[in-house]
Amino acid sequence: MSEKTARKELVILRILKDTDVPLSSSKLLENLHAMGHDFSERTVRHYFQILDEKGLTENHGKKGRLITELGLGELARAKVFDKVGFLGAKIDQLTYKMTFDLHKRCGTVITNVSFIETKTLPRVAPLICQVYEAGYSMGTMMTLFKSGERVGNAIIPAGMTGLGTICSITLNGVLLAHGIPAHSSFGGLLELHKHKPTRFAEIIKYNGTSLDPLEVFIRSGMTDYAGAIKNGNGRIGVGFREIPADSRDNVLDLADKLKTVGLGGIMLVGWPGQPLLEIPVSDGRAGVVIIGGLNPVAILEETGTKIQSRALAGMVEYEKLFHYKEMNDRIDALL
Amino acid sequence: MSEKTARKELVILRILKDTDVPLSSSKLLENLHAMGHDFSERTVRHYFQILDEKGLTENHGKKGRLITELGLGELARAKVFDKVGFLGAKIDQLTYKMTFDLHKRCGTVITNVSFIETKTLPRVAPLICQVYEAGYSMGTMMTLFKSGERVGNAIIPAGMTGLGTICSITLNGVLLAHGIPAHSSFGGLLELHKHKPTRFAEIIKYNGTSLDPLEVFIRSGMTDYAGAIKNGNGRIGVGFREIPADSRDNVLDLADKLKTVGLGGIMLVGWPGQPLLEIPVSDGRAGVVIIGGLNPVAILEETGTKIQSRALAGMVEYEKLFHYKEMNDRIDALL
DNA sequence: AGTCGATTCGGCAAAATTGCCAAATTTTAT
DNA sequence: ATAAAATTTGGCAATTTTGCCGAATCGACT
Repeated sequence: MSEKTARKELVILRILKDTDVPLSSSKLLENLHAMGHDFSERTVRHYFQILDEKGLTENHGKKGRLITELGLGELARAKVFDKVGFLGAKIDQLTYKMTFDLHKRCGTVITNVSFIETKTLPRVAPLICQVYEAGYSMGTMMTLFKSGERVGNAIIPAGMTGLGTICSITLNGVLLAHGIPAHSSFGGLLELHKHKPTRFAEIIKYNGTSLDPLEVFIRSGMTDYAGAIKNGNGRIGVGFREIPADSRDNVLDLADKLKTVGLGGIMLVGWPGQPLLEIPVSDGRAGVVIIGGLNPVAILEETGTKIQSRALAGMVEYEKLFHYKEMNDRIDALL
Repeated sequence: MSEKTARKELVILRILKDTDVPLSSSKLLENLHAMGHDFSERTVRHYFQILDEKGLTENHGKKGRLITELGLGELARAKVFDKVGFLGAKIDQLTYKMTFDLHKRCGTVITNVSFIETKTLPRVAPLICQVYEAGYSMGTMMTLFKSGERVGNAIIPAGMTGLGTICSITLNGVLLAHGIPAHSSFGGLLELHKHKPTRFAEIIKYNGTSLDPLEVFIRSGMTDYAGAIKNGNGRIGVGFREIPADSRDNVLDLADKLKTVGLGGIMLVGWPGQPLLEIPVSDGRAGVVIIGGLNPVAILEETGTKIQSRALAGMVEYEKLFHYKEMNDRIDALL
């Protein structure tokens, strides 16, 4: 048994390591939930006690706990795991790192990058706009990277231009900043009938894959944006989140505010405990469907334009984004 | 809490429903493990007691338990879940259904089917043989389906021929028949250097996806069989299993026997508790790497021949299989 | 300063999970 | 057929997880 409990202690230590402010049991629980673990708040405190006794954490009064040097050492020793790099872990990391502030309208957001041959860009731009126009996009903002420019740890190749789209993970970060832990459960291919979401055709859970689900759907040619735009019957990429039941109203409120800054992407919000699009949710949670960030460029692959996309490529300052209607001007400026 | 326990009771009932012979606690535990659930044997008995009291199961002496009418009703009422259809569930189902008997060399095995234009078949046959020859295949057997023939619930289209390859899930069934519960954890893209497996490039867990990982890798053009065959440097599709630690020798033994009947596909067997190719395994288990069943046809996609593959398509009698070296003759007979 | 409300914490106990063991029974070997 | 070995089962207790509650602490407002 000590095997299992040891692993849980490590999970807690790992979260503690990633933050520099003390965490109380409830704050830590939020993170735990956002990562998909299921504990009660009491259990967290139970482990805090054990970790305190072992000297791996320190009780900083009512502020919360911090990890000690000893705890960091313990973590380092056990760090052998997690070489693989599931998407779920990457999502969590980026969620911590992004700094976008909804009210100040500044800070960094998480972006995907697609490499497109610069000379074909003007030709395909209208297609991309169509997706934004139809509302099957994560917000209305985008950005461009010149060849040679660096995004995350990728560099735009010569002769190519990087098209940056907002990653839907950005929403997680915004929600978390408002104290709402959103768990990213999976990416799915959503079937639309007459513009109405009906059911998931395919599903890939984030914590079970090293490949981005949306990239997979796009590269496998399983999407159908052309149809979705033309007559509302098609298949588009979306993400599925779970939020605490009692934060539902809060989320709906934030969704509105996000829309005003060009980051609207929440498509559906379910009811506590109720399945959403036939997907059951955990007890005390509600399901949320979020538009996929890569959607605007997916239509290119569909229409025969080869592109290379990297989801979760890196972070970009909000100021560097512009409205999609400016795309043509920006492209002209680039050439 | 009763929410959680109720779900666990259902899991047990579901297994009980799928078998017609009484199951003892240890037999049921094997099934649970094969499905990826982690219980102790005692806990199973604990739930048996509860289910007995509720009248949902019946104690048939030392033989084991059976589900009662009441239990079936309870299941039906809760059946709302699982609409989505993760691959993990499908794997479990098929593992139960297949009947291949290693010693009698008869019964059904699980196969994948790839649709290939009949007229291009003779041209690509040598390529397929190369993969078998190089040993990057699940066994040495295959089968062909004429157009119009039915496999599972798919029908071979006109002008096409169905190429049936052995699905690696077949091994699960054989192991289970020998009392070894093998849990299928994920499909991965394995990097080879000088013919040696080195590390996983990508990973998709079976219980987190509705798409077959190998199909994804193939359709996304991420495989590199050409390289793997030419100089031993490439990327091939494999499956990862976990077996009980103390069944290791047993599995190695079975692996040999399977090879003699043309079903050899076990590539690596790790040590109890030790990571295999940087993949950590659960406590008391050992990792196993199994060659992907679709490998032989993957090379076609790689070389530009469009094919359509369906993993886990259906079951085929072992007698209908033939050695890959007979392929050309069989193709001639078909034309 | 005093009060209210919210948050955090730890004690206690109930519920859930699991280890250990001995009795009953079945299977296997002789 | 009989003895030995293995399996199955249920009782008891230890461990783990969680619910409930009262006390302590912090911040905000009067």
